[in-house]
Amino acid sequence: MENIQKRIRDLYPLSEASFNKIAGRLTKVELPRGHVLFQANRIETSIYFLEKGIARAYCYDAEKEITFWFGFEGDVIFSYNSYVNNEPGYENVALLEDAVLYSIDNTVLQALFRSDLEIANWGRKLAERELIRTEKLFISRQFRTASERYHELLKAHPQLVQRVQLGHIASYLGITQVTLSRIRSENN
Amino acid sequence: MENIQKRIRDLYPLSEASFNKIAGRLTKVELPRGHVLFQANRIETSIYFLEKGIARAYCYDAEKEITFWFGFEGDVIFSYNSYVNNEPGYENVALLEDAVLYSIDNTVLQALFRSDLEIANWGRKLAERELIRTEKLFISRQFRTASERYHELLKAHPQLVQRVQLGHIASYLGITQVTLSRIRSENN
DNA sequence: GCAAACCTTTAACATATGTTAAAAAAACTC
DNA sequence: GAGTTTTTTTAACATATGTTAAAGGTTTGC
Repeated sequence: MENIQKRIRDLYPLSEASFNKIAGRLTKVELPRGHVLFQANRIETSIYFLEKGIARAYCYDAEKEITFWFGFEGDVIFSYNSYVNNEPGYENVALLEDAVLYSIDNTVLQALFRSDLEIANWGRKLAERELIRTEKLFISRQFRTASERYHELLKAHPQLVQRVQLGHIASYLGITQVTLSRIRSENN
Repeated sequence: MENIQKRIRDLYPLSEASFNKIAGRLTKVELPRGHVLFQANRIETSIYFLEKGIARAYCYDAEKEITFWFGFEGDVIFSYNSYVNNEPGYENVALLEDAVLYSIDNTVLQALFRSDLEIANWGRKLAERELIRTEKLFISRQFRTASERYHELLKAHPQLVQRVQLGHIASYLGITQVTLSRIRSENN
């Protein structure tokens, strides 16, 4: 819990009172590997803070499944379209390891946004941080080859390859598993 | 001006008082085609609302220039990294047509965020809207072929091809101009 | 209105990545 | 721990996109 609390406060400075309005509504959840947190085409009503474990967001197009996000300890897990527009999301999110999470109800959080200036700014920062992260990813995608992106990913998350199967990593990189295998075998 | 005012209010409901705090700090700017609004590696201090014209965001990697955003009438133009983190941005933004814009100083806006609940939530919505847009773009990138993305773009912005040169559109789609030419010649 | 600069298309060839399938390796299961 | 399932690698071939270069088209500016 302390870890998550620190993460929450690091995002935007909150007074004790405002912080407690959020912290008081967090519920601890322990869920097993494989559990599906969010499903596509549903309006999701919770937001999760991931304390332990790895999560993966993916969606389908025809038969093809594509992973487009990995969540690690400290990350916030939400279905953007449910969270922002109260509309069904397009992503599935599943746990790749047994996980410890803290959840908060989206309705509760939205009410806090409307009533508390500090929390509204905290929510602003949350969206802004995700925005920067997503844009960086998008730009890296245009500039780098698959091989470069793989090595970037290895550097940023060295434990990823130990903990996540390569098929998921390949689809996250926008390549097939076969291509990833080739990349891995070439240099070292 | 009315157009931009409507856009601002559509994002998040603002009382007359809060709205005027923003509107009162907007400055009209008319700038010619080719004008560079933002430059990479600089901290940009303004945000622009585009009333008329088209803008393009691009960045460089080695020699390669890549367009990753087009802005149209009604869009907000900002350098995410300057706006959010007060750090140098990685993008250039230039006008592709003579343009009419309204600018507001980022420092002013940030102060309003910290002091006005409605404006803080307005800022939250601004970031959230961009986040959804960026994520959709990112996912479309993974699922669609270059040809599909070109036709999607044509459908979403039919005037784009008349108004923007194809080299920019090609780099926006993540392909070379030669490939775009091939795509354009094949179907019709 | 002509020349220069810029933009777009086309062609020929090179390369990276995809597809399919099979073999090898690793991870589960009872 | 032997057998089953899942994951990863390797191979052979197919395809989309990149690269370079040249030829047409447009636009711009004097």
